[in-house]
Amino acid sequence: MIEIPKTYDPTEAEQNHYARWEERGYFAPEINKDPSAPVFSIVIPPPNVTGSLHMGHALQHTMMDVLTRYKRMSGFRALWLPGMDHAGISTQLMVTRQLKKEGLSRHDLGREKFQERVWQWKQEYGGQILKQIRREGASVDWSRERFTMDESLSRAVREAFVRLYDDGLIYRGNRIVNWCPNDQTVLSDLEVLREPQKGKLYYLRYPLKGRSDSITVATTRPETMLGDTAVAVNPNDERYRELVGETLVLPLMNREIPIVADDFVESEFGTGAVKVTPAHDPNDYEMGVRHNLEQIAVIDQFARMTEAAGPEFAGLDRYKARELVVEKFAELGLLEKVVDYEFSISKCERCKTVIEPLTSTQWFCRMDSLRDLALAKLRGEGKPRFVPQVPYEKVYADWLENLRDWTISRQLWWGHQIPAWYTSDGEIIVARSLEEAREKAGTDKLTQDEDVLDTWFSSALWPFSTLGWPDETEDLKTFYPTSVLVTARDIIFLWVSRMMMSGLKFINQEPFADVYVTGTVLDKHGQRMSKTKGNGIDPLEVFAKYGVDATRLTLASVGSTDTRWSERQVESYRNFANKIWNAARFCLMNSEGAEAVASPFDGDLPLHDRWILSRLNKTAREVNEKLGQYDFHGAVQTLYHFFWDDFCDWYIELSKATVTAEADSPARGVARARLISVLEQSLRLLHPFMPYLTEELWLKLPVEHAPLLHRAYAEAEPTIMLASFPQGDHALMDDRAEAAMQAVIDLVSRVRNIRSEMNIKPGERIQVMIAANAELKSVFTASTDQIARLTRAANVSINGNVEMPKASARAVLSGGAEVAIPLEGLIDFAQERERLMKEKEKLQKEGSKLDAQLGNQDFVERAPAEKVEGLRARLVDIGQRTSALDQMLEALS
RNA sequence: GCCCGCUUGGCUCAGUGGUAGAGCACUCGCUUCACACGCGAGGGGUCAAUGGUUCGAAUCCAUUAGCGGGCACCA
Repeated sequence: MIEIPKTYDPTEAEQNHYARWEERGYFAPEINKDPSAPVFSIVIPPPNVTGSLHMGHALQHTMMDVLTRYKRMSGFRALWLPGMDHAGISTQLMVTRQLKKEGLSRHDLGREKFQERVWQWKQEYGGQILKQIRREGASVDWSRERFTMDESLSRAVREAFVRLYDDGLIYRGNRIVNWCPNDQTVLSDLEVLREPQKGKLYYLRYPLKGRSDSITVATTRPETMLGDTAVAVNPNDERYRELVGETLVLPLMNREIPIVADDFVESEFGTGAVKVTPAHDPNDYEMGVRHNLEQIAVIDQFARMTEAAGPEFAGLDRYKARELVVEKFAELGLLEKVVDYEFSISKCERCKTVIEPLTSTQWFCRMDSLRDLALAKLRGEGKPRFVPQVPYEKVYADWLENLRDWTISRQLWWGHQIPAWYTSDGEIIVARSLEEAREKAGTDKLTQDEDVLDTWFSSALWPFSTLGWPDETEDLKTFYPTSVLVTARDIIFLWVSRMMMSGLKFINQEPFADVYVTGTVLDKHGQRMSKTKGNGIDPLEVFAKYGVDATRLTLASVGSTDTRWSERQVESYRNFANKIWNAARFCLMNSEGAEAVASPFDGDLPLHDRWILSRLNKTAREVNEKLGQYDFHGAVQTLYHFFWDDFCDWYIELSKATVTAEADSPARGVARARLISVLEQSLRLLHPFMPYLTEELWLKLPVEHAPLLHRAYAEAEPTIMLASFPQGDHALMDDRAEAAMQAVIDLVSRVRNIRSEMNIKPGERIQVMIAANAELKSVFTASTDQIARLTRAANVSINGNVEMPKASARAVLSGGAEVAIPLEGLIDFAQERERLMKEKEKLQKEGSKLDAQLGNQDFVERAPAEKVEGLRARLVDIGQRTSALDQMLEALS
C-alpha cells in the first residue's frame, strides 16, 4: 500500500521537477522525434532586463505555458522561446544611479567604459526575472534564450536598418520631437503620456504695429512667447479678417511678427487668436511650415531658456521664466487676465518629467508603406486574428491608419548604435559594419553616429531575429511564422503592430497567426496595479502561500477580461489541488493488485464505468475545443467540475465498495486499475494548467508509464509532460449510460434530501423502497448496492408498482419512478403532506408555464420541432409526477 | 470631442435567442475507513433602466444612467 501525506504540500513538487525537465531537454523541440510532427511556436514578449515578475507577466506566461504544454503533449514540435529586452532607458538609468552613488557620471567613464559597466550590471543584477520564470514552471527552451543586445540580434538590427534606409524608409531630419529634459533623449509619440493637469490660461496682449490697439492671445505656456514668430487666426473669423497680414510687435522682444490665417485655429476657443511658437509646439511647428515662419528656439535641452530668449531670461528654468514673463506682462499692462484651466500635459513615460517639444535632428522611420503592408494583410487575409476580435482588431486598424513617422534615434549609450557614419564633409554612410562603411565611403575617416536606436526597434524584429535572421536558418524555416502571440493590450501599438510591419517587410510573412490579448489583473478595488500606487500583488508571494499550480489556475481563469484580484479565488484552487492530491491518495492506498491488470476496460463494464469513461472523454473533447479557441477559463471550469463533481463525488464513491473489497474479491483488481486509469488520464488533462502537482502524482502511479507517452516522445524517460494529451474518444461517449447514471444520481440525491429534511441521523440505516418502470427498474437493480451505500440504507427494494407503506417519506422522480422511506412512528403526517404539497406546487408552476407556451399557436408553428417535442415530453413527465404526488397526498389524508 | 468595453445572487466572475450558473460567503446536519483545504442537504438573482425586433430576449437593436479603458493638434 502506497501512503502519501494527507495534505498536499506544493513546495516539494515545485522543487522536484523543473531542473530535471530542463536538464533532460523536455522543453526543447528536439525532444520530438516525429519528422512529420506539426509545429507550434511562441516567442515570449521579452521582459526588461531590469524587470522583475509582476502579475501581468505571470498571467501571460501561464497562458503561454498552458498552450505550449498542451501542444507538446498533443505531439507538436513545440517551441516557446525565452529572452529579455535590453530596455535602453531603464537600464541606462539604473546604471547611472549606481554610478551616482560613486560620485560619477556616465561622462566621467566615457561611452565604452559605461557600456562595460552596463554589461557588468546585467551580469550581477539583471535578469532576475529569468529565475522567476523558472519558478512559474514555464516550459521555455532555455537553450534558445536570447537577449536583444546579443551579437546575432544586433546584426539583425543593423541589417534591418540598412535595408530600410536603402528603401528610403529611414531618413535623418530636423523636426519637432518629444524631448525629455531629465533623460536627455528624444522619445517617440508612444513613449509619451498625456495626463490631465490643473493649470492657468494666460491672456496676453500683443500690440499692433503703428496702432494703439492690440490682439489678445490665450496660452498655457507664456514663456514660449519669447519664441513666437506669428499670431494665427481662423481665415473665416470676422473679428480678425481685416487684421490678417498686419504686423504685431512682440512684447519683451520687440520683434515684429505677422498675423496669419490658418484653418487650424478654432474661433471659439480663447480669443480666437493663437500665438505661434514653431520651435516649441508640434502644432505651431506645422503652422510654421505652412506659413514659412522662422523657428526660434528659446528653450534648450535642459528645459532652460536660451540666449535667444534675451539676456533677462537666458539660463532661467522654463517655469521661472514663465513667472517672469507673466510678471513683465502685468507691469506693461499687457496681461489681460489669468483663468484656471484644466488641460492635458505630455510627460515622459519613464520618469514623468514634462516633455519639452524641441526641434532637433533625429532619425525617423517613414511608416506609410509599412503601414500599408500591415493593413493589406489584415483586410485581405484577416491576419493577424485577434482574440478577442472585438475590440482589438479595430483598435489596431484605426491606429495604423493614423500612423505618423517614428522617431527611432535616442540620445543614449545603452542600445544599438545607429549604423550610420559621417565623412569629414558630412556625407552619411549607412552600412552593416564599419568595414562596409569604409568601403562605401572610400575612406577610413569616418565617425559613427552617436545615437542608439529606440529599444522597440529591436523588439520589432524579435519573432525572427531570435530565430537567426538575416540568415536563413533551420529554426527560422521551422518556427516562423509563430503560432500565436500572447500579450497585454497596452503594447498592441508599441510592439504588436511593429512586429507585424517588420515581419511583412523583411520576411514577407506575418510573424504570428493569432494575437491573444489577455485581460488585466486589477486590485480588489478595481484599480490597475502599479508600482507608484503600491497596490501590486507579488506573484512570488502568492506562489509561496498557495502554490504555483493554484496560482496558475487562478490566472488562467482570468482569460481576456479584466478581473479584480481575489485571494479567495486562489484559495479555492489551492483546495482543488488538495482535492486532486487526496483523490490520488485514495487511489494509491488502494492500488495493490491494479498493476497486474493490463487492459482494465476490456469486456462488459458496469454502468458507473461506462458513465465515467463517457464523462472523461467528453471532458477531453471539450478541453481540446476550448483550448483551441483560447478559452482558458472554460477549460479550467470543465476540468474542475469533471474532476471534483464527476470523478471525486460520484465515481470514487460508486467504485468504493469494489475497490475496497477483500483481497480475494475477483472484481477488486480490475476496479482498482480502472480507477487509477481514470485518474491517470485526468492528470494528463490537468497537466498544462498544473504542471507540478500532476507530474508529482503521475510518476507515483503504479502504471506502466512508457506506453502513455505520445509516440513522438516514445524514447524519452517517462514524464507527464510528454504523455499523450487525451483527445476524447467518440466511441467511449455514451449518452445512454449518462442518462441512466443521472437517474441513479437523482435517486440518491432525493433520498439524501429526505434524510436531511426529515432529520434522520446520518448513522441511522433506512429502508429504501423504489417503484419504477421496466427500464429504470433494471438500472436501479444493477446499482442496488451502490444506492444502498450512498443513501446509507439497510436495504433497497425495487418493485414494479407496489403499495408503499403509508407511514413513509416519499418522492417522485423524473421518468415516473417513486421512492419511499418507511418511517413508522417517526413521521409527522401533516409535515409530510406539507413537504409533498410544496413539491407539487413547484411542478404545477412549471407545468402551467409549459402549458401556456405550448398553447401559443405561433410558438408551436415557428419554433423548431425538436424544441416543441422537448417541452411536450417535459409536460407529460410533470403530469405523471403530479398525479403520483396526488396519490401520495391522498394516501396520507 | 471621438471610439470601445463593462453593469448577472452578499463578494469575485462565467454564460447564453428557448426552464438563470460556479467559487467564496450564508443556513442546517456530519470525526461516513482520500480529503474539515472535507462530506451531505439547503436558502438566495424580475441578469442596470426604458423602448423596440421576435412565437420567445438576461441574451439582438436603440436610447439613458453609472463605472472603466483607448484615441485626439484645441493654444
